[in-house]
Amino acid sequence: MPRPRQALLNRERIVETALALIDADGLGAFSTRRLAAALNVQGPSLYNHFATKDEILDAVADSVTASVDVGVFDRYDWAEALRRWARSYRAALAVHPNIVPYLAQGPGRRPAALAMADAVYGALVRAGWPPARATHIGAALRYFVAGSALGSFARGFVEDPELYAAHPHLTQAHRLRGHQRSVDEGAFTLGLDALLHGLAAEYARTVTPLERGTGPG
Amino acid sequence: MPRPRQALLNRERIVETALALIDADGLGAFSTRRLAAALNVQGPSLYNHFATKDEILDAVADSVTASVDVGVFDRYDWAEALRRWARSYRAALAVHPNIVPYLAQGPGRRPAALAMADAVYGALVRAGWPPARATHIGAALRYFVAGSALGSFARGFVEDPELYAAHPHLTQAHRLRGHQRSVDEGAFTLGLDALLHGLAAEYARTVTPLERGTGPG
DNA sequence: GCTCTTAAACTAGCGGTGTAAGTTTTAATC
DNA sequence: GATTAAAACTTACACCGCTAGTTTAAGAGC
Repeated sequence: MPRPRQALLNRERIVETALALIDADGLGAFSTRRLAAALNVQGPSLYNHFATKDEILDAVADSVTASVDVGVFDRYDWAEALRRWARSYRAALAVHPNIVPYLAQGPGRRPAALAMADAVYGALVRAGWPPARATHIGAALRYFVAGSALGSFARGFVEDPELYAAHPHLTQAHRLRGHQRSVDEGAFTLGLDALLHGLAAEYARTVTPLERGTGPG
Repeated sequence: MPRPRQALLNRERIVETALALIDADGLGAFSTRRLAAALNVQGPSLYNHFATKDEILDAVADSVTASVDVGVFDRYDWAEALRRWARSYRAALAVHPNIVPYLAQGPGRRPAALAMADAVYGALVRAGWPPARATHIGAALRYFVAGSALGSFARGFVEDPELYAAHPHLTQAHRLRGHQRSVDEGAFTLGLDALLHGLAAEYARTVTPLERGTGPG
């Protein structure tokens, strides 16, 4: 087939289909040839729109990041904004867990990821946190969110009671998978509350009223 | 070459060499043929000792997990033990960051990972935490440690000042890579302190003195 | 309207991947 | 000493990311 009258591909369609494939079959099973087949096209045609496979994955990762609500930093004080951002971030990743290992490598050159980093860091500095501390806080929360989305804790345990026979405290571990949602959600809420509790204590201790900003916006 | 008088391979040598290769060149560049070449052997010979590539990676991941100190749960109260375990865990992963994405998928059937889960959970229950809560705490800390080791936060930012020109708060982001160690360490310490601070508060609030265990051991 | 350039599909092919199958020879066991 | 199992091998398959070169349609400039 030569160049068709109507272009068969565009970046948006490629990214959408790639995300659907990754969601369905995982990063390991994702290949340019399978992606092309899903788009009714031959493999190399994708390279008219993206230079490399990684560039496709970058676009997929950024489309996921773009669904995180960073507007919270304009509407809430730093602590409440952090809480809502973390929940929104995790929710976005939880819908597409298979792309998380790729996405968690860092913002790189992905625009939505950079915009998010800018919003988080800006809000913390505006609230009076010292710049180095703001960096640490953003990083610590990203660690926690990425870790929580990376692998479901509960799903990491095989559903095979015999496996745990040798471990006196894991006799019920095989049932974790069945309660995956509540285990993961409970652990995330616990950790987020604890983190924010600790941060609030440090804020009260180290950021003087004069340094505290003028609120959101 | 037929069967040699002295076996060229054994599981230990394979795992050691695989870890060295992964450390040096990353998971993406790791292949059975490259591993075999490093062992002066043809690719398929590995399959006399491991059934699949994943089985090799499992063994590599478990050898890293095995270097985490879980003895702390016998020597310290739950909070101090958690702190030391988290530091030991992160230190073990930080030496071999390239295997972390694989390892972070969960314990699966890897013995050292299961032993670690058993030790953490057992110590928390012994200290009086309700079983469900103990699961959440273990999971939350694993989220944090795995996230912190998965990708260096600082390394995720490209060293290209122009990239950040459009983001008002990221004008110094290109310098993060240069302070990678202190940024990552600072963020980890901040997060760990905050998490443990929050957990101690909940312990004081919800675990009655009667429920509290008899200490370590 | 003709020409030129670019775009978007194609086919063919390179060097690499995991791993299955079958072969050969040695070591270990009865 | 015969049998069996182990541990290397070679060959081969189907797939991978990607490059190169080809074909034709679409769009721009005169």
